[in-house]
Amino acid sequence: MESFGSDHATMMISNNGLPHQRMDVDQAPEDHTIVDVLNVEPSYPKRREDEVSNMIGATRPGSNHETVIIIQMEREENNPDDGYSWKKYGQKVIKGNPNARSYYKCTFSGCKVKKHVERRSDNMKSLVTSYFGNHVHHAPIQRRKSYLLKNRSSSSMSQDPSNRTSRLGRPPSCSSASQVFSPSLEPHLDMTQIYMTGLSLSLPGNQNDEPKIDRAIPDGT
DNA sequence: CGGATTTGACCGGCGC
DNA sequence: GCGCCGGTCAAATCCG
Repeated sequence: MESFGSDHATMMISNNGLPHQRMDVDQAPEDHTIVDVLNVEPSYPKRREDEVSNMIGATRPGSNHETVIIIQMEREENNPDDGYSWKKYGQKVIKGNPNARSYYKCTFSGCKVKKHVERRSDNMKSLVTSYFGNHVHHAPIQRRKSYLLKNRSSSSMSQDPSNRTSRLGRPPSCSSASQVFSPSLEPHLDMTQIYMTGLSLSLPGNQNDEPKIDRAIPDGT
């Protein structure tokens, strides 16, 4: 399995109503990484995913500082280990998408960051992860043993409706995106982790600092 | 036994 | 005003 950067991934970063821009990022891992800047509203982006296909989207609205990051990976293996620990609190089949969307909360005490993970209806291997809010902790919390548990389930989000018949017969279980990586990959800081790190820097008390994600955007272009 | 996941039910917002 | 849809909650169950 490869980490984020070596696979097909483009990212879209939006920031405070910046006009839609697209640019290449040198520091992106490997190659073919594109940063796309556009205006993403602070409110729940119910239609965001459609607009940012094949991209990573992020926004840091000025009003409530809610950050929204949308990441799509071409391959499920890309399911990013963002370094944070998430607790799944719900799953729902969204209209127009046969694949259920999973809802996660950051398990760090006091951290209200949420994450939505879903597969695209038009590309079952495309995994779309949306992050909402800012982490209240800088360093990603230690991954728990959970990732070990998750190793038993190779790919997450294999939410075939047929697989979800029995309530607790956990077939190809859906695991947290942060938990599908093998321990050997732990040290790897994939791009998502970088972004999340950037988010954590934009939390209260650090809001004066531009998140790293912003710094990744060259001026102009 | 503890932690994590699953899933049906409930609630609120939005559109018609 | 009604219906639809998305988001969240909470109880039950499983695995290490």
